[in-house]
Amino acid sequence: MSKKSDSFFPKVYNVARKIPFGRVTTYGAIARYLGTARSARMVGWAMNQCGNVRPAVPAHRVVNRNGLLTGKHHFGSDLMQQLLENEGIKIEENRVVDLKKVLWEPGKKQGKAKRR
DNA sequence: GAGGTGACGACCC
DNA sequence: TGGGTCGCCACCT
Repeated sequence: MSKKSDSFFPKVYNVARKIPFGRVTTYGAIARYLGTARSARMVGWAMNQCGNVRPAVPAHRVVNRNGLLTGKHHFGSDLMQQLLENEGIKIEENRVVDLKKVLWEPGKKQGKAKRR
């Protein structure tokens, strides 16, 4: 696979799948981690295709910069909110409560890593 | 084949 | 300090 087929789509899925339980991330965080902060839109698109990708991506753990469950409408009903609450994340007004507390950024990881 | 849309974000004025 | 505009790349029509 030395091809250049390294589209950032699979990268987004890879990062999204690394989101730990009870934590959430933002489109911008993933996009920035990939080096394409301006392509945050594509991250959302990747989530849209997440249902078409396996293993399934916990897109319900991905919210926008405001902590708003923008993708909730795409999940269908309040499924996204229910899933987040199921993980211990409080949701109010379709927003993640204490987003900064549950916010998880790729690259930081939980323990420690080589990081760069 | 081409154009428009899209689950956002950053930059500019 | 806030509001407005552009950019990004892939998928759909």
